[in-house]
Amino acid sequence: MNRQAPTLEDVAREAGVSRATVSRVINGIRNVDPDIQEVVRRAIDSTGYAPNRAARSLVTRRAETIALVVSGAGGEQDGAQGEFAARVFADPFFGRVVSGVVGFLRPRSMHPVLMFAESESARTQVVDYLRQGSADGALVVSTHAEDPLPARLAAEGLPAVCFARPAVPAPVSFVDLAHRQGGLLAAERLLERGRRRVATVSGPLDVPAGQERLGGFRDGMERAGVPYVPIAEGGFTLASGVAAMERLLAEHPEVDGVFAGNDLMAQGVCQVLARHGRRVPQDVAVVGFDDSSVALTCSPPLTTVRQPVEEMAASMARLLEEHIHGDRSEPTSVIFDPELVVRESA
Amino acid sequence: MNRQAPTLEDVAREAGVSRATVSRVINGIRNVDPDIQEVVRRAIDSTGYAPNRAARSLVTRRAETIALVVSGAGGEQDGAQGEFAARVFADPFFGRVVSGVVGFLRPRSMHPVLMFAESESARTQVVDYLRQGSADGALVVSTHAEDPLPARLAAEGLPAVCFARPAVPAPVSFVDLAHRQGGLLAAERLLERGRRRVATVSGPLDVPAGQERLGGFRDGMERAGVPYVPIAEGGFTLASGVAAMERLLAEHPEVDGVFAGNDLMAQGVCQVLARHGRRVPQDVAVVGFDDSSVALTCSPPLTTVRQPVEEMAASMARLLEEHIHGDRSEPTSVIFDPELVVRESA
DNA sequence: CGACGATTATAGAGCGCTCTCCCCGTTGTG
DNA sequence: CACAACGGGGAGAGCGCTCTATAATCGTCG
Repeated sequence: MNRQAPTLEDVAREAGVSRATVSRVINGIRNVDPDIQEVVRRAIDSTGYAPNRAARSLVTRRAETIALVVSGAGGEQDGAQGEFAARVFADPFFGRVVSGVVGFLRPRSMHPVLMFAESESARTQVVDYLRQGSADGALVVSTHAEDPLPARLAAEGLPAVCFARPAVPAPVSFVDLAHRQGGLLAAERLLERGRRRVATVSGPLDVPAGQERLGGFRDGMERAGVPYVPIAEGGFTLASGVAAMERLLAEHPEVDGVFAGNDLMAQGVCQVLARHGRRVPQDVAVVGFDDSSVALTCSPPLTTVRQPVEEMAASMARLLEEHIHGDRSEPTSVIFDPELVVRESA
Repeated sequence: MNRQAPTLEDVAREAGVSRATVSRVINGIRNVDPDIQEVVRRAIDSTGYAPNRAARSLVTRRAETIALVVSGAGGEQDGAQGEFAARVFADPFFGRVVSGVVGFLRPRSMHPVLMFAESESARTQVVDYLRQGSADGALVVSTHAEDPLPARLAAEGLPAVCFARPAVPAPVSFVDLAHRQGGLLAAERLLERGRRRVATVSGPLDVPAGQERLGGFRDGMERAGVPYVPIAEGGFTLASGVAAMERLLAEHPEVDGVFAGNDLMAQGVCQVLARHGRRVPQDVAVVGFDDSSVALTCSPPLTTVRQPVEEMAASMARLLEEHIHGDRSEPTSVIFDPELVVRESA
């Protein structure tokens, strides 16, 4: 914006019509004589006009922007967000969320504003950002349970859609997976492969997804007559998967099947098994969860429970758009079904 | 924004002062009587006022937003961006870029708008976005050489800063690494460990970073009297690293040291070596490049050439800010030095 | 042939904010 | 004691756009 950018007024003068007419041509509203449309369009090209977003937003009261918020409990230290962002992106999960969201937004010429909300001040920034009208709504992905952000947004009456049911109850729309059913699929697969001495590296048990995947898995095992499943709790990270598997293996060396709460931990499980000379899947079968990119790069490639993250993310964006446009006022939930993807690890 | 949000006018009435005074208090401009400041501040709290971004932008002619653009040659098919975004985030590099950018922006209450520009229409969207004043400038990270975006932005006079020198010459600021020097460090390390039958899995040779890392490595080897280094070209991905190493090993089974163009490929190299029963680093020493998160999760942990991506990204953001505020008008380049990080693989 | 819808263009009033003038009162100075 | 200088506040003109009310134009029918 070095030299003055052309305005509607300039285009109107060039085309010999009024501002309003040019506006109508641009927004494709109401009847405008085709000849005049053509003249206006030519004037737009010749002036190199680009509508000013701020001016438009001011009157339409819409930013045409949404915030994509990664929320959770980080160090609660401000400034530590660098580490938080890095941790977030280490999980291929977020790339898939972004991919799904962008896939939905882009055909609408919209682009997400990326925000991290791991501390109280960061959460305040998010709320303020929305209250200022900088974005019309928020897509919230929480990394930890007890995230207060969804409730805060709901209290402010700001449009928001969460990935996964918020642990802190709030009248907010969300998109989620039938985690129990996913755990069940994992159990069935291991049973099918004849495994009975199974163990699990669960996700964090204070996170619903962690709990329910475990619950579903346990149910499946119990139904098949396996009453007890050793559990080592992990934190959905590679390192925590490694640590958990080490513990598990030390206490239960006879294990012949492992269900990991996500693929990242499953990768850790495989590494530990390899280090201890156990072959996967011959000695120990491993089932992961998510069907993320690591499921493919892991050796061996993981048999895993697929979570259609991209579609779920796109669904969040659609839901948010409906809330923003007022097509939908009541909070809504959309639950997706998991699917077993068989590869080599089980 | 369900019920009408309070405006400056409302706050002014509440505080019994003029709009201008409230504005001054909020923006901390000029001296305002401390008593009045206090009254105004109380009025802001009691009304729950939040300044409207669009209105402010309209007059200041600044969006207080920047675009973070991941640009490159994707399928050139629109709609294939889902795959592009996923591929982008599969590389831990981008997480680090985001982390660095956000680290700089957040203390300034700014947040990046995430955009992908892998097709012609997507690039047009980016240019239009900036021309509309939706963002004040762009941070561009190109995944492929010959990216036309930097030149387009420069031609439009839009503020932009690139990660790495644009392959298509353009008067644009950029931040880069002394790649040759990095390649040299890798060579020195392998020589130090007594390796002479070395080979390299290079990055794509049409990308300056790939070329120069290789060039520096070759120089280092030549200087030490090693005249020939077998090369297998990769594409900076895990899979390409695996394929390249397979080729290399088939033709040069006697290899005792490998320099990989980045950590992701180094991981592939390690996997192939393990599969072929070669121990790292005893039989074959491996040096990676980047010091990304995979350098730590790889087994064994990688000795690698560190690229300070976070600092580089923060530096891009700072440069862009200077361009936007007019503190700096000439394109500028900032080159960072690489650093050897010794772990277990070499 | 005048009147009356129907259609299409224009005029102009804001949207909420910043910022340049301008004014007023107090203090300092010759 | 008159006047300049200065600190601190208000009035009001836009920023560029959308959109409603209004005017102009045309065809058509009583």
